[in-house]
Amino acid sequence: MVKEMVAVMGSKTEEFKEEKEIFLEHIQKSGLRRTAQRDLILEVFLRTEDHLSSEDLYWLVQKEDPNVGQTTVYRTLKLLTEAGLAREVRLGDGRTYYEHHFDHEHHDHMICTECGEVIEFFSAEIEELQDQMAEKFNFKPTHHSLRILGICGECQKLEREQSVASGAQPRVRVKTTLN
Amino acid sequence: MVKEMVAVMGSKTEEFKEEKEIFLEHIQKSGLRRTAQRDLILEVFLRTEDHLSSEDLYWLVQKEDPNVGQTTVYRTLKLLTEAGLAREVRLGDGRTYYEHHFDHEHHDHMICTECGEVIEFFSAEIEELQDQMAEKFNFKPTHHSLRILGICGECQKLEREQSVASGAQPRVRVKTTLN
DNA sequence: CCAATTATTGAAACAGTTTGCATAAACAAA
DNA sequence: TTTGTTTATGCAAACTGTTTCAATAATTGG
Ligand SMILES: [Mn+2]
Ligand SMILES: [Mn+2]
Ligand SMILES: [Zn+2]
Ligand SMILES: [Zn+2]
Repeated sequence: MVKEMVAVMGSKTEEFKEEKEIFLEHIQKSGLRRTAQRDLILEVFLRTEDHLSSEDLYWLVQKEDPNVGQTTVYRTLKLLTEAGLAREVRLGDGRTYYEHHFDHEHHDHMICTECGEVIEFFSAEIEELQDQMAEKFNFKPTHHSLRILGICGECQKLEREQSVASGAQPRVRVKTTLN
Repeated sequence: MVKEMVAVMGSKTEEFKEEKEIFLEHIQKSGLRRTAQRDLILEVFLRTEDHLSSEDLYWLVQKEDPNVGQTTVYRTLKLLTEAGLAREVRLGDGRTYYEHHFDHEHHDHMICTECGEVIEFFSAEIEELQDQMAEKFNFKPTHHSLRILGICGECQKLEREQSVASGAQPRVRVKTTLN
């Protein structure tokens, strides 16, 4: 019984071994300290394959340890970004989201302004053309951010149905004031 | 003398005739009213060919009429955007900039993270590829936002000089954490 | 001119994020 | 271990850009 628990916890700790090593290394290299809350936040982040706001992550972490504060989550997400484990993503609603960076290919996003769905895509051709453009202006690009806003397939379908039946009633509109 | 003044003021009012008509039309169509502050804000906006934050514009307007409030500038910029005269631009520092939209071609931006310089560019190929990408995902694009962050030619030059001479001292770094 | 409607204003509210500070936890030296 | 030094934490308060509120002012149409 105890053995099983140990086994479970063991597997839990095994799971993202590489990422955790990277984090530890970054922690040490920066003269910081390993703490329970940092470990937990990293753990929860790693097993959530999604675009998470600091608050999203905060609530997930809360469920497992109600003593972790918002500020710590903010601070830890910054650390994870520095360590190369997380990447900041702006989807256009004013908050900052984070996604996995380690072992994840670069990509850009399409965002549905009706339902908020996020589609990830990558185009080597676009990337190439961006570099060409930069070169033309003697500009040395470090990174970029490409967002395509519009209506996802699902929402297009619903739109069609609704416009036929009742007097077109728009659904929950996602706030995309844009950032 | 008076004639001259009238002439000057006349030319001033002639200057952006088309834009002003569009604005008036929008005002009327929306059941709003033409006011001195709206006229002034539009005027100042139109003669400033730049990426202006609401606050930037506020200060410019202040110089000509100290009785215009920030709030009015915010609201008027929103009106201008609705009317198709202005376009919102996020350069990545958390604030919203506005640029001329009427009679101005669509373009995207390169932003120097050293000095903040903004380079406008347009690539029909990139636009085309974006549409193809969207189509592939059955996504109906309405607009997009492409930013290339990096170092402008001028800053690259300075970097080179400095790294040769003194112990590389970075210049004013523009805050581009955000958005 | 009056009454009703609508706009403007500065101040206060707001959201997301950051900072200051007192306390707690890490960790290395003894 | 115990101790001492340094860092992390969580809370509250500060901050930034923007929006809302409530009172005042301006405009309109009778
Ligand atoms: Mn993503
Ligand atoms: Mn521009
Ligand atoms: Zn959708
Ligand atoms: Zn530069």
